[in-house]
Amino acid sequence: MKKVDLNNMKLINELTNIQNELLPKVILENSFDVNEIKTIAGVDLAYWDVNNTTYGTCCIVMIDYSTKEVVEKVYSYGEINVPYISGFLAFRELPLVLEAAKKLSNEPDLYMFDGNGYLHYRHMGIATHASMYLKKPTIGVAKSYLKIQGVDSIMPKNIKGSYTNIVINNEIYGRTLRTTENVKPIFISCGNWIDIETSTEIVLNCINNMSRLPIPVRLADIETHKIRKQLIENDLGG
DNA sequence: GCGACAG
DNA sequence: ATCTTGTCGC
Repeated sequence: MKKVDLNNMKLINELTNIQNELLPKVILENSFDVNEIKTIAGVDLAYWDVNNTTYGTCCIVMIDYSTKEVVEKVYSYGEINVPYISGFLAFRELPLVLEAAKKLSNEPDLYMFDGNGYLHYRHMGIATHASMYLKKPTIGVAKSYLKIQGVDSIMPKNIKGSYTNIVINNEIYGRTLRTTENVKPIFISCGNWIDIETSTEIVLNCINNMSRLPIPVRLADIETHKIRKQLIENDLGG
């Protein structure tokens, strides 16, 4: 018989309830004019361990949507006490994300996350969950597929921009999107206050020849590694 | 014991 | 996520 951790079960139930209660606040329609988007911020985290304690740093890189130039970079760091559990990533990463976001001198028009949004067991991936606090439109960008209810992802054609919808229960949860030819696709989904067509368009407009990931997320990813190295060298976060 | 599993 | 160099393929 399988062991059951009652404390953990209780926690999971509480977190699941929180996610279910937030769902009614999700709106998959644009709350803005696409032509008015000036800046987009990419969000990512990196982790490391010191004496059995896990530390993390969250970096947010904001770019100018038209020129793709970096406008501002901020970061936060600290102890991580919530374990990674598939389906509950937001509870682990949001504290540092919100702390970093507060440091931005100007709010971006939209946030892109390294992880899912609506493409989630309860439509509450980190991109969607974060929007509740950031109060801005968000998009989820995942590098690997989170299988839901046994539904597999269908490989899109090997042409930049082609995609297949991830349909579950007659509803589009997200898209498997080919952003670069001959490179495996990414999995995008609405975060909040945006539709899937617009999400796809914006992600594709942020692809350059350097990565299959949209520029904001890629730059945030690179930044987390840089900041982590700095923090470790300076004996901070330990 | 085995397979699943966003980051 | 993280540990890590070279190497197979186009």
